[in-house]
Amino acid sequence: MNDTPPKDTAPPRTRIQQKNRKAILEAALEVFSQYGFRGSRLDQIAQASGLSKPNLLYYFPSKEAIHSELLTCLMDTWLDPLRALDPGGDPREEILAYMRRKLEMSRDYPRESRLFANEILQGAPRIREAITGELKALVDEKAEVIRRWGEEGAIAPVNPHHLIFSIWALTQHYADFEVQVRLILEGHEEDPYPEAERYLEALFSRLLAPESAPAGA
Amino acid sequence: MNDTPPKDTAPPRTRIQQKNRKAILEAALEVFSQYGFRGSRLDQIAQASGLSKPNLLYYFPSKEAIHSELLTCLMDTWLDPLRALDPGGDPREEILAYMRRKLEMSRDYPRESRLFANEILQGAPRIREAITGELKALVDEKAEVIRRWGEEGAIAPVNPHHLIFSIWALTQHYADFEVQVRLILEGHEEDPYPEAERYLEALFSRLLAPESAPAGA
DNA sequence: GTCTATATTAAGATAGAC
DNA sequence: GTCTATCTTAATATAGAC
Repeated sequence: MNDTPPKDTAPPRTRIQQKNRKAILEAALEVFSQYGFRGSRLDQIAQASGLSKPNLLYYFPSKEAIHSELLTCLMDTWLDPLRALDPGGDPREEILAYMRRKLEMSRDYPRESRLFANEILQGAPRIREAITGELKALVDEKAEVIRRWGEEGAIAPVNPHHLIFSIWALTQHYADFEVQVRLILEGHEEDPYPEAERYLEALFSRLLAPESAPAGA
Repeated sequence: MNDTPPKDTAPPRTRIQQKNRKAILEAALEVFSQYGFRGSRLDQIAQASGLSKPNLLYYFPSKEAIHSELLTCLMDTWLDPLRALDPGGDPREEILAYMRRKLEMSRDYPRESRLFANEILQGAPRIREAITGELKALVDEKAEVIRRWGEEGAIAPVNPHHLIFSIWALTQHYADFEVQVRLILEGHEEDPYPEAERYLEALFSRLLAPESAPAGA
């Protein structure tokens, strides 16, 4: 269970400033995660935060600044689950635990996931550096660990980059496509996550089980 | 290989109308798939299509009309791969073939995938009925087929709805997060799709292999 | 710090000439 | 059918009172 919410960075001065900044960022997350940067209106954020539009711009210099504050905080938190993948731990359990942490992130912070998805869909104009820098470096590092595990026979040999992509895709899907998932599961499951966890555990357990022979091409 | 592009519906009259309507929808797909409905500007679509803004509105009554035309055509095409899943075919091969068709759709029509993703992220305001109607009915129907296959021992028993979600998530990820995938694979793979296909075949082959015991909880 | 009022620009849509 | 010019609304941002 990962209960650490995305962090605030800028240092607020007074109590009331702290409270209002938080309210704005909370409202902005709600709006930006749904409509993306260009599709979001300051009006909506103002209304959602309970503040007036000029008051928003007293706390932040611009719409862009609010968005970029959210993204910066997010990127850091977003990498934590992968950072925690321990090269010294049990290979299969480490990967499953990573998957579980990512699924918990989707369940507990679906808006953050959608904010990220929106940004990528739009071509990642504001986080390109973070992706080619921090994120790529971290992924390459952990991919090498996973590759080694496969080579040593601790897990079945799989393409480590695509393994990581598949964990992202499968877990984030429940946040990003939540509306669709819930509409389709109507009449079957109220909460998708318990079944999702069971299903994904089975999926990755079988994929990584070292005894089973590679089945694909 | 699925070479059928998303279909046009409205009946064009003259050659030039046909050509211009096509150019507009092509440009609109480019723009809407990236920025979503609210984040897209008619100006951009005009520029991308090589027509003037008023001329766009000669062919379509409004921005909304262009978008809704795209979505309507898309929804139909979108369901084809799942429709083709044959209850009478070989279970494991049918599911793998469905996954392959979806992966080809991501590769050949990534913008369509992103248009859909954008719409769902925004809460599916314009395709809610299509989801609760057509799509849900089709998914429930095919899920029942898959459930039966599991019961009969032709494949390992898995939650069929989540199996379908996982095929969507994994294949669409390569289209929706294409920017991220390519940035991260830089220095490893030029084209992600060949490796993606190998990886996903292994993943689903092992998941569905009836001999392997359920490994999860 | 917060508000009302407003400047300024941008965006969707229309009029009317050609 | 296509263009220029324009109307109208809406959105970001600012000024200045309180």
